[in-house]
Amino acid sequence: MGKRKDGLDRKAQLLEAATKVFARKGYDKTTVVDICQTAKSNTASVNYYFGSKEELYAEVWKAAFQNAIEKYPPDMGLLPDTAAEDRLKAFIKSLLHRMLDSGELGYAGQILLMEMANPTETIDHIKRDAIDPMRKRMMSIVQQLLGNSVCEETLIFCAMSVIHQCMGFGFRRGKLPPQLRELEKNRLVDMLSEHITLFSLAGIAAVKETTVQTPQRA
Amino acid sequence: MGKRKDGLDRKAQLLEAATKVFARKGYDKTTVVDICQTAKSNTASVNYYFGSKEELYAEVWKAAFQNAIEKYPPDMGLLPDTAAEDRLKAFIKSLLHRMLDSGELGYAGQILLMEMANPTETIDHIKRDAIDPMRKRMMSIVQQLLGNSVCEETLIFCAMSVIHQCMGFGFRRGKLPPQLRELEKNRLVDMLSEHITLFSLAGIAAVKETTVQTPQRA
Amino acid sequence: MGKRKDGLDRKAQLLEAATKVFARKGYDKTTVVDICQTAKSNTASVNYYFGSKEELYAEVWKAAFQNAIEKYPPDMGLLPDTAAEDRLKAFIKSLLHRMLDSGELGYAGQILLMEMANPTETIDHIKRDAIDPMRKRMMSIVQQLLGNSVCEETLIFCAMSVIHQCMGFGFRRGKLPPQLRELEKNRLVDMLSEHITLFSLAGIAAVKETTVQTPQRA
Amino acid sequence: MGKRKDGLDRKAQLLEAATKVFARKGYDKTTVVDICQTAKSNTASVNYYFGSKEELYAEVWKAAFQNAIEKYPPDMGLLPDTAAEDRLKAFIKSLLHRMLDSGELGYAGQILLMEMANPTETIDHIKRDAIDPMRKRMMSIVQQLLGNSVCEETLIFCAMSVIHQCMGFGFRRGKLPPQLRELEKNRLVDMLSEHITLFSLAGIAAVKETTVQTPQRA
DNA sequence: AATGAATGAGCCTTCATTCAT
DNA sequence: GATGAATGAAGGCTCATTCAT
Repeated sequence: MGKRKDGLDRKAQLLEAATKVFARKGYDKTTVVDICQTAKSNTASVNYYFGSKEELYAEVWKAAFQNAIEKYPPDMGLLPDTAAEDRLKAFIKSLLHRMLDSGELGYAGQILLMEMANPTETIDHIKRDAIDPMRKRMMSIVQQLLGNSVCEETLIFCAMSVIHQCMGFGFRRGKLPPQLRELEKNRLVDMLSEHITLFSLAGIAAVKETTVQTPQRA
Repeated sequence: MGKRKDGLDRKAQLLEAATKVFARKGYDKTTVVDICQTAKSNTASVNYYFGSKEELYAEVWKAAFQNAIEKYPPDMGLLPDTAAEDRLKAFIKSLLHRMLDSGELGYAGQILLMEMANPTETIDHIKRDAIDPMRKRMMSIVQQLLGNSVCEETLIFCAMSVIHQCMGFGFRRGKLPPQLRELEKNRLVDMLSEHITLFSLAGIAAVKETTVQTPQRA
Repeated sequence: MGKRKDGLDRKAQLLEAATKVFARKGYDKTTVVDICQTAKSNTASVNYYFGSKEELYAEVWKAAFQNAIEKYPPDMGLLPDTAAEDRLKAFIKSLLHRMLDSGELGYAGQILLMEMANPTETIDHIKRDAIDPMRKRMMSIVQQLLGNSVCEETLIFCAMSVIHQCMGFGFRRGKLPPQLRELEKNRLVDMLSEHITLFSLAGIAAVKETTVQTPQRA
Repeated sequence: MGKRKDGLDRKAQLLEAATKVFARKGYDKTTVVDICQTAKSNTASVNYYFGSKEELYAEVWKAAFQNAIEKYPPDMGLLPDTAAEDRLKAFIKSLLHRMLDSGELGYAGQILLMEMANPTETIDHIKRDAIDPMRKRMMSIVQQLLGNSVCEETLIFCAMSVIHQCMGFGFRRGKLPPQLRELEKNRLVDMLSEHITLFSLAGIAAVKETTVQTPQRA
């Protein structure tokens, strides 16, 4: 893990440092010297390796997201023919893990949220690349649960109900009530995914029941 | 007193301009000259009327929130003894209205979200003043629906499930799928509140059923 | 002492406030709103009554100096035919009084010193008007003590030796050693004038003796 | 290291420029662009090299004083066992030199005076470091001349009489009477130190004689 | 290739002064 | 005459970026 002359390691070092600092301070409040100092590198290195602060940010975002996806794949390793209920739970769990993770290069959750509220135009496509597949997967799970007779809006609404429940907790880590805040992360994720799954399955079922009788909304 | 030659209240004008710009760009990317130009005022006016950029921001936040609350009170005018189901629906509707509103001085949703992801220390107390009552109200509604035998975590989880579903849509206005994006706001709020209420009542009921049998979680 | 509508009192009020603030903070660090607030007047009054901050400063200087001269005339009320030794002592005492005074409108000392080190071009002539007569008087006293046979340089040197001794203490009020700092002003002036007179009379005598034998210097 | 393409040390250049400008205009009236233009540098360089205007000022003060002390050491190279009279003269001469010097980085006198009348809190300790030793030295010389039987006030008074005589001329360089103003600096210092030494030795002797009979004052 | 030095553009803020009443 | 509101000019400072090596 020593610095190599070829500059490869140096770049990775910068990326790591940038991820940490961006996640903590947000894009604007982060300065490039801040990043460079954290990476124990020189002031010019951000521009040298990444072209600009903004491009570095895009890179960070991409890496952070990929990393999170790899670490916590949306299906949590389940086989594709698993029951929809289990796949939903796996999905919820993986999303929560990503949102609440804060280990080495695991700031995807924070950065994601930051971006949602305070979008940086440059990286729109990255977000799309990262989020669209996730939403599609979610929608296919929901579809399985709802059956084929529902319209697309219903699908979207249900998918969003689930996703938003998960993402909401990404914001509030640290602002959770004391008894939850102090829980170890894995325990917290377990509890939350238990709750959200239970809550959402019932919600989806209710929607299904209601919609079935009026298949054509719109 | 406080009126200009052209009959416009300069301070109010600045507040409006600031609200718009802050909501669009966030605190850091907004410059005071930006605000002043938008308000067709001079560069010194922000400091003259508000003391500093930061104080203006606090003022904006406060005003935006008050405005939103006044326009869409959390109980939507219901009597306190209304059935919990109806109060829940009213709550959801009012919150959605606030999140999706974007008219005159109605950027509360955007600003709120921006703050959640990219907190500005200065206005913490304002946020607390604004959000805590809302959460309490939500929790009392949920409590009525769940009954008294549930533990606090359960209460919190359910309350958050509801709130997060609503807030999630604040992010995504304009990024909604085309068929929803083009809906008139009131129509969209109606559909969403219908969905979230249905979904959540079922979710809460399921949680109640499950929890009743194991009243002590922890 | 009530405010009159004719504006006369208001002007005096401003002058007094300005004197106090200028003496405490110096020209640059003083702001006109500072002065106006101290005078319980409006922001525009300095410019209205005096034209500009700078002109007010000149006015302050003039008033302060006149005031000091009136309160502590250089001859301390002695008859012109008093012995030169006594006139010297009176001169020293009056100068010290002016330097160490800090009562109502009595900041002449502070302002004088401030000006000496940090000259404000505008008021040069005022200073000349105020100081030249003083120097002349001092020189006439010294001349009497030295006799007529000394050259002008000697005269000047001696006069300055006396004046500088007095003025030096204007700087250091408050930075004097503790045992002196706590003395009541009149007591301090008495001690200092005693010392400076004794010291200077001997000094002048020595100069006289030395010079007499070499009447033509350089 | 620290050299520019044109071979000049930018930091030293700024220090020199700042010294000159500060000495001429005082702290407040000096602007950093003024300094930077004088140093033919860019607007950001003051902050780059010194952190802030204030820190630059402290640096200037320190340098100016050290420089003056090195150039004109208080003992003018005399052996410590030299007669007190000669040491007094050397002290006076060195102090006068410093006050009247105005060559390369030799504005110590001006800056010193400016500080005395218009103190800048930041550099209090620097002043103390610079002035206290000087005062102590002066007092030890005076003590030798007065003998051991005098009280501390007497010591202080005499020391101040000497110091103030010297410093007084720092103010008035250029405002001296014509015949003195045009003298070459070394000649002027010679004349003044001759005078002040003569004057002060006599003054001190007189004080000694008077005090000896009333050793305990106050 | 890689870096420390240096910079210019721009930001927030202050304040003497002016203006409309 | 007198004032509160309003402003333009300028100041110190930050920081992403460029330059010379």
